[in-house]
Amino acid sequence: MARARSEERRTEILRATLEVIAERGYRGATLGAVAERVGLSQQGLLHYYPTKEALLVAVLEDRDRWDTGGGGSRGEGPWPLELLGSLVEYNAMRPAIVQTFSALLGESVTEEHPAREFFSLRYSQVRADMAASLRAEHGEELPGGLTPERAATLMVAVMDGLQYQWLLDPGTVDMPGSFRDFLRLLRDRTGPDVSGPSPG
Amino acid sequence: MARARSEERRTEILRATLEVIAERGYRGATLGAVAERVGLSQQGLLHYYPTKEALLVAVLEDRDRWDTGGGGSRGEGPWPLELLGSLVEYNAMRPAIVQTFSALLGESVTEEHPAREFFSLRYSQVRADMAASLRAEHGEELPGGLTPERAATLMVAVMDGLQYQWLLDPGTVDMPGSFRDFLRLLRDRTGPDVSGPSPG
DNA sequence: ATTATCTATAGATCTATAGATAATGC
DNA sequence: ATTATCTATAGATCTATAGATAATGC
Repeated sequence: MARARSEERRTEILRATLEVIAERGYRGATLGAVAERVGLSQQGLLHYYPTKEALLVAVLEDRDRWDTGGGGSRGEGPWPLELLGSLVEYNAMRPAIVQTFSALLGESVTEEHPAREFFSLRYSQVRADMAASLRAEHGEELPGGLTPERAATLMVAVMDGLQYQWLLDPGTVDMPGSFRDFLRLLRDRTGPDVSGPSPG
Repeated sequence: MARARSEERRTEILRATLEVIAERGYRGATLGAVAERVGLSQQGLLHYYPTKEALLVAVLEDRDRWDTGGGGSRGEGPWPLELLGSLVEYNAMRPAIVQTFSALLGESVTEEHPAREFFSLRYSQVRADMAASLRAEHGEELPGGLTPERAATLMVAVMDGLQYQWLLDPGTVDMPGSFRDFLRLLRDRTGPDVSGPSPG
């Protein structure tokens, strides 16, 4: 049971870390703030994760385990695009998680940031997964003459970019609706739908 | 001439601040690092901008003055989309600037960040500008049945999202090429270009 | 007078180490 | 023995204030 309780503690700690990073980013996060949230002293926290960076790494690994990054790589074939739309919808209900990752992504482009390699690797993977999804449903040629790979880069960009706009202005930006707009753009081969106004 | 030299100093300081933020983000930036770059003591720097936050605000205001954010609002009508493509190309030659703004955008979604309102306002403006550009060139209906406003949200998302992917992996991600892919997607009304392989 | 800089320094934090104490599990 | 926590604290930073000194512009 000691082991079990220790695992619980670690889970609590990672959840608290996620929250604090959402609020302050990694550089702005302090061990003290995380410790306070789980009812430990700052030094007590360091018993579980010996450095601040170890804590971040643990958060990222943990996420990687649950969150496949919106892509496939589960050995079950590519995700259906429709499911990606649902994933974005789901994310819209978890602003704290989205905020954590958006804050980390932003920081990660700065020098010597401990999450940089994580994101760099993850994006290669996610682009490949998205390309597989697009290929499975649209074949080799997409509107605009795009290949699945090129469309995948755009799709990832849309997902990330929408998150920032949505976090900054949740009342104005409809993140899941916008993402579905993009999927429609990739599906469309006929130009605008000109179904007239429905009278009645 | 004193006034002139003072202006020069301020310009130098803002440039140095931009660099330091690119490297460390705002929270990670220190007055000492900025001061060192312009050959002043940290306290000497505070003579020009009395607090760290004032320095950030000055950087943002300065950017706002030169960079219209890729949009119009210059009283000269909307930007042609083709010119936006060129802007992205230009940005690809200024990784430091892109990195500064990407780092700030990421941080800005965290609590009490002094750039948050700036970005929030700026994005409303940029979306409106983009919508005007799209409307001018494509009219009311775009592929997928999108309105110019909905397409504008996607366009902004693509620009931001591509910046992160490009900063993390400049050798793999062709930012300007990808952005032009997106423009093609918005232009396309006919499905994929199926010009066969050119033999020879 | 005003502007430009500097040195000294107060006051706050922050991370991480050292070492003690209590509880748990063989 | 190992695990879980705590107190004390070293050592680094960081921002911002106070106050001095020198140079510049009426």
